[in-house]
Amino acid sequence: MSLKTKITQEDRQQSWAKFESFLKARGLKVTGQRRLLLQFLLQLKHHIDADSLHQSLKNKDASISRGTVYRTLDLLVQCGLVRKSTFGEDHANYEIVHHDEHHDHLICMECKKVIEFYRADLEKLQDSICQHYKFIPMHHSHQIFGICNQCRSKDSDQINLTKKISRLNA
Amino acid sequence: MSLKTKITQEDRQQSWAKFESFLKARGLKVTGQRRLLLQFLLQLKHHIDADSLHQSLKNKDASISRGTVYRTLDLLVQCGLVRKSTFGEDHANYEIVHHDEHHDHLICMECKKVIEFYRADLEKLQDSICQHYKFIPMHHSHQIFGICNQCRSKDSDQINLTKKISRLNA
DNA sequence: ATCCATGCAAATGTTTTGCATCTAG
DNA sequence: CTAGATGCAAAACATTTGCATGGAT
Repeated sequence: MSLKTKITQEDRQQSWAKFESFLKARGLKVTGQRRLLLQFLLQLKHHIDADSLHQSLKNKDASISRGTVYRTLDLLVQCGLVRKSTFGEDHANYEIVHHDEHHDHLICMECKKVIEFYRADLEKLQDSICQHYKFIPMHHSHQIFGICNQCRSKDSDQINLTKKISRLNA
Repeated sequence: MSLKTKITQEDRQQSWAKFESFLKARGLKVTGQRRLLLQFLLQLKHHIDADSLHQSLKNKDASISRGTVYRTLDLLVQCGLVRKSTFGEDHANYEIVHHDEHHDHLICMECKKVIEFYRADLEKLQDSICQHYKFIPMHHSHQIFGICNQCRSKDSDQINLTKKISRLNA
């Protein structure tokens, strides 16, 4: 569901190089697990939570621990390669930040699907709001919760949908 | 820091009436603690986390438990009187929704201050995005993280600020 | 009287941390 | 070699839940 449909080999190399510099600059070490985790995220098209990521990585390196996954994700977030967000749930989700492109989310309250979108005019508007408050923006999180097209269509019984929406509203 | 600077007595009565109807409609009971909690939130100007709320309420009713605070907040959110949000932290914050007015947040990464803002054009833009995806929006969460004016001013040493920003960026 | 509300403590689920051991530089 | 990385299990934290008791209707 990524907006950038094609993630090239160069992208991966560039990201890895950035992480490597980041680590070296702080006297941290370049390890196989750090490489493994970043490579996995780079080929992943969607966001993922820490536990699923841990499970997936165990298939490739049975010994990797939850602690290492969390510690590495934290480094990647600090490095700016990964974005951490919460979709109104009790756990965080992680996803690769491609270049400096940013996208926001429409989250279906019914099927939990996440639709990504990007609108330059929205970004501009945000900048103008920040200027007004003399606020220096670093990053943002914009999530719209509602009902997606498919879930609405599935609900052929319009009365049920109306009920559902009024239940959700209050 | 609320946009609505004046919360009238009528507002409070209206909110309480709404909660009362909500409870009665579901066969739930109108209790002193539920009233206490809502009244406390209504007079509060800022958002608050569950634990601080619990501490504050204990001053008024020593017996109130954490569980009751969470259970009541949950009811208020369902009722539409309270909004629950997470400012990139590990715990949720709660605040009264005044009428159907909505506001978004600028969050200072330095002093943790939260500035509220409302822009009709931004809301309109969101609606048009939803239309494009045939998505029915119910509510949204929009947070911009950065450095507030005061923290920037405090940092009279511009070199430090530059360092800080580049550190935050990656 | 009935059924819901509440306090309490235990359980849950996620994320963090201390420590002994292992490994990259 | 030496500082940092890792696995493991325990700890920390916010939040939820089960159950016996208390309270609203």
